[in-house]
Amino acid sequence: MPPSLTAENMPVRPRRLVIAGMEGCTNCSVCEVRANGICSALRDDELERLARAAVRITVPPGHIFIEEGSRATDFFNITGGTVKLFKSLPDGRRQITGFVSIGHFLGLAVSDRYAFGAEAIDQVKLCRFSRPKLDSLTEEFPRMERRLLSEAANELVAAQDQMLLLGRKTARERVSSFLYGQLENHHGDVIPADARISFPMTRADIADFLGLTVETVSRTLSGLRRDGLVTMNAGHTISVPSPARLRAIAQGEEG
Amino acid sequence: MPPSLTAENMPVRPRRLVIAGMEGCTNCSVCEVRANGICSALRDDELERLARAAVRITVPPGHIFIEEGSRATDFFNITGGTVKLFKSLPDGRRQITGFVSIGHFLGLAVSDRYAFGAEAIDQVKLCRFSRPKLDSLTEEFPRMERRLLSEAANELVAAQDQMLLLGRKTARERVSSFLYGQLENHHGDVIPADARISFPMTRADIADFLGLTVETVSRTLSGLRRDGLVTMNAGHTISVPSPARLRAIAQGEEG
DNA sequence: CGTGGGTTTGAATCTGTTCAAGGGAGGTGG
DNA sequence: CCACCTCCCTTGAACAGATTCAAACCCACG
Repeated sequence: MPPSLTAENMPVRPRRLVIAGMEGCTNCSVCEVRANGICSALRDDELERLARAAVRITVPPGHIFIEEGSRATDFFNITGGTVKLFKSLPDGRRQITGFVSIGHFLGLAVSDRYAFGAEAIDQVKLCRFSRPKLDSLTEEFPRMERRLLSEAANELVAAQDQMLLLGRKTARERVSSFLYGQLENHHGDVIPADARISFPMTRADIADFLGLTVETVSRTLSGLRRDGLVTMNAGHTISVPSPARLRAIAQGEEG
Repeated sequence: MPPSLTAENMPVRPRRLVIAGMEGCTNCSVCEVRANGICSALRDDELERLARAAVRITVPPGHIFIEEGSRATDFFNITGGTVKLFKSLPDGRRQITGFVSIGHFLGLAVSDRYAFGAEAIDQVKLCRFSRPKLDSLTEEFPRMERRLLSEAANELVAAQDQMLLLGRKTARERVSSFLYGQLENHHGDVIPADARISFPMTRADIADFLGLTVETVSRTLSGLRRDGLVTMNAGHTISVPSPARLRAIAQGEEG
């Protein structure tokens, strides 16, 4: 029942970590994520201290910048692009546990090793902190710790939703959930009729996120299109005439 | 592919919240979970303040003490028994997102409503805090906040493991993972050969946790027994001759 | 001793996977 | 500019693992 090795999810274990474009510290107070990252918990003067602890890096598409099981030396804050987080089995089966983008904090680890991998989907920019440095920062700024806790709580809720999806939803419900989730990311809670989504991930990524195969994702999308629930445009762009109907399917309220 | 309505997971939406045995505050410093709950983050004198904020309650088996989607007014710390956390779909399909027991903290919510339900499996004892009270406590004791963060990080790791299980593992791997997880709970990281597990949950609970049906769980357990990987004793007790082999299967290292 | 919840087992069915093949977009080099 | 290659996506047909439906079993309990 679970998909095994296909061309897509072979244990490619690709190109190793390449940190390109190390730009050194920039000024955090003009940072793109000033408003929504962990940094939003800090005042301007505190930010200055933060800046000294941070290193900005750029990661090209397809490159893994956190290797599953490697030493958890750093924390990251995403300032641009989209990252996929994943876990794998020895034979190459892979589960994407989440897609994260701007403002997202990354690197919570329970042991001294990362329990997951992280790969850039498109061009990704991030802010890196060493673990000891972040520790001393949270020591100093309890508000930051509070911010981290609320971020963790958010992720936990998302993880529980995803467990429901993976354990109990049909292919159609899964794909609808994914699409609706993308809608929520772009627009907020209020999604206009005939909204458009544009996402950078491939069918294979979506499949690994939804616990399906590429073929099933493709077929299911075709089905949704046949039923007039989505229309597909060029380049990973999809229109949703009636987000409400899509949500109903995603939540298992209709066949 | 996902199981739909069977006798087991019908939308029973059963007996409402009953808080039995309200015992009032006891002394936290002699509490059973003093060593492993959130309280472990506090000194004795701080505990005293905590005690005044806490109410101890007892919940009988089968009773839901957190209703999915209800107002998130309280936090709980489990001091005895086992609780199942779950999420449901409107037609009654259910996913158990975790089994939690002594020392576990419960009630992190991102909005003002619980995103999950909680039901007592056996006789459960817990310590209840009102949200505003806990907020003022964390304000006062940053170490407690840190403790909460580390607990959340732990849960996040567990959730990611579970996503891998639900999305990509076979029935045999899932059941083995569950059993091995139970072994880890009872013994620590070092599991003796021929270890025994005794758990309170039914096959239906296990099925809802693993994203399977009762029948598949039962059949799979029989298969493991046939292969000499487990032997079953009376009353939800199972022996595991070779935990290492079980782990290998759980991690997808063999057929 | 009958009743009911939980568990096991069997047979048929079905959803999603596997295997196979073709189409289309983008990039490279002749 | 076009041939060619690669990667991604789509579609079809056969297959398989898990579900569904059905029945029987076991055990605790009144």
